[in-house]
Amino acid sequence: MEEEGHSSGEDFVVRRPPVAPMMEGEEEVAGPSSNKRSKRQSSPTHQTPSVKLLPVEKKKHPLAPTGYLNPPGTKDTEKRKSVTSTSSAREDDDFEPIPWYYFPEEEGEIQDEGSGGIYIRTGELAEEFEVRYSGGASESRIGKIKTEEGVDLIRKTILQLVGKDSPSAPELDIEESSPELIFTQKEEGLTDDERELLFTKIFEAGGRVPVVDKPDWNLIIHKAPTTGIIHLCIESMRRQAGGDSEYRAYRLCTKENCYQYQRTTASAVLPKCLSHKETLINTVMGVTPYEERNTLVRIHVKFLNSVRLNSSDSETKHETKLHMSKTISTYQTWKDYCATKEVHPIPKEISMHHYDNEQDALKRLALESTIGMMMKLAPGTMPFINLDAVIPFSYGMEDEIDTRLKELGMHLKILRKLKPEENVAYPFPGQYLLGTPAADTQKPEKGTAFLYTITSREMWYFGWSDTPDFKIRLDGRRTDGASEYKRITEARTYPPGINAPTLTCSLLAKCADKDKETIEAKMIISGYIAYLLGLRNPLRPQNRSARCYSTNKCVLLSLIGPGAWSEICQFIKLFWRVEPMLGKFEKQLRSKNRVKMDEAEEQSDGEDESSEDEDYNPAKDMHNQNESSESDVGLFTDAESVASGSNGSGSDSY
DNA sequence: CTGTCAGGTTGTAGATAGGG
DNA sequence: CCCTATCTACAACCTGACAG
Repeated sequence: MEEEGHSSGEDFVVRRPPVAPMMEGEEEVAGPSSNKRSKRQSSPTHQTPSVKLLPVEKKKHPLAPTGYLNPPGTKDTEKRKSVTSTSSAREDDDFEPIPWYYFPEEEGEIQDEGSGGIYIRTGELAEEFEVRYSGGASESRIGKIKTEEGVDLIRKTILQLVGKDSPSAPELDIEESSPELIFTQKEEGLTDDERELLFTKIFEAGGRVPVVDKPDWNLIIHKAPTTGIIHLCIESMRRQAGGDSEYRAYRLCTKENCYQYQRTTASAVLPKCLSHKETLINTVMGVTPYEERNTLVRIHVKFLNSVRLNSSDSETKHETKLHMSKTISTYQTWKDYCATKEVHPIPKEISMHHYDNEQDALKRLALESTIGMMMKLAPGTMPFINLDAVIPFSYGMEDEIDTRLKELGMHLKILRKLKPEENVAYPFPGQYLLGTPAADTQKPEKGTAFLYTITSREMWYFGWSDTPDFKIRLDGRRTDGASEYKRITEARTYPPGINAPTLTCSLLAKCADKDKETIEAKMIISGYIAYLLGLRNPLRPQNRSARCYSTNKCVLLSLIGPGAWSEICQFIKLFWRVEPMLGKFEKQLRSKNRVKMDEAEEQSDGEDESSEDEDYNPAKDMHNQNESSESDVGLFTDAESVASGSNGSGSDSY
């Protein structure tokens, strides 16, 4: 039309429409075809309020090929854009989060004296130590096609229309029919001709066919008013506040044999549901409230999303941001944070990483979350609010962790090894039992919980229990890190003379019931820090254990409050006889030592500057329960005369 | 001006995993 | 096997923009 219409353009854009008070009641409005169902207040409970059906097409586009509604060459169009505070935040590419840097509370009295930093391991990370965390939407979950009632009924309606439902109809009617049953039979979906027939039938019916057994749902052929693209849609009722209703068109997924209607975009010529868009993307994002200007607030999300084939980067990015804000709004910690604010915070990305592989995304999530945990632990002076609920620990990325911490001014390292005569107080409420005679006489007691560790020649795991004995702790039914470790390592084949690692449960302490989770969390983090520092199993004789991994997979951040770091340091001193520290890492220092450090990083492979002893070589470890009795004896009677709870009998079941 | 569309929000049930 | 916390999916609700 008139191309000079630009004059009219922006003048009116600004005009705000008078928000229609829908509930006023006059909404009977005779829309295109809304004559029936108009009584609103008359019917008692679930009356059919005033509704309006959507306009439908009476015939398909004349140029559309058989089985399709739009002419060949119809292009997907941009969604219509609208500008809101959220959308402008989303598009603000210059956004910078509040910087955060580690300034120790107590001025660096300790000069760099640490003997060793994070121990960087080389080689493949063994399966039993891999990052694990089930949070976030994953392929395993999303891949499952929902057998939601409506989808089945849509399917049934369509198959009936094209006369294909006779063989499978009985099954479909059975409420309990298993999903596999429904979705495995005759999976080819409709052919072009059948689809053409479907369209014809719908047009013959006036463009609208009711969905079987689903009142107020219709199958319609509808043209998107903005883009003009014609789609097969499900018209379903949307109840509005005040008892009014409206019908809304959801595009049906155009993948053969799929009848889902959620997450399909109206601007696509062939809209697809989440699982049928061509490209699946695992995304990890760091997110912060856009408006916050004083305190760094951060949360991480991981989710699976999908985009159409050949989506542009900017399109993908846009979709991802939209999905992030939807996802994050359901996170409890984010909601709680929002509740403390007068204006509802807008989530804004700090970082965004895409992966085609879920495990890679998980590694990224773990790395970012773990760094966030260290920031929360650090007794620094800059405020920081960490909204992550669960921290999946990062394993196998020691180098990256070290670098990232240093970028933040944090240097995790070993300050010193304790002298044998040095006494360390147990930092948690309750009683430390390891190595004391009392450890052997503990009985279950109401209101009392016990803390324990499970160790092997290459790992440790911390947990709590209601009972002080561990006879069935490793009976294989559970899915925790220690049980998985046992399962995986025992299934492996070893060279002659080497056996699967022996697991030993040791009673550590007891406490009041209410304290068990917080103490456990701090012990778990201690174990993780000890792993980063490359410490060895202190319950085994010198040189009879590797630099151990921690096999706890996650920790709840809510259990960690101020002061946790010093308790954790204290516990590491007690259990490992090593004092860790979070030193200040100065940038100047870094550049001073730049060359040296770069070299070190380059060939860091397994060299660790400070360690006296050779690295543990599992192949040389003759320890195993079956043949050498001495080793276990040695374990329990080593220099520190460690008593090991009542576990003796617990571990003889291999 | 009016009603529709779609993005943004909110609330809830069910699934899952990790604890014992 | 049971219990609990958490997250997802779903569905409903709210609202701004804009097409007609």
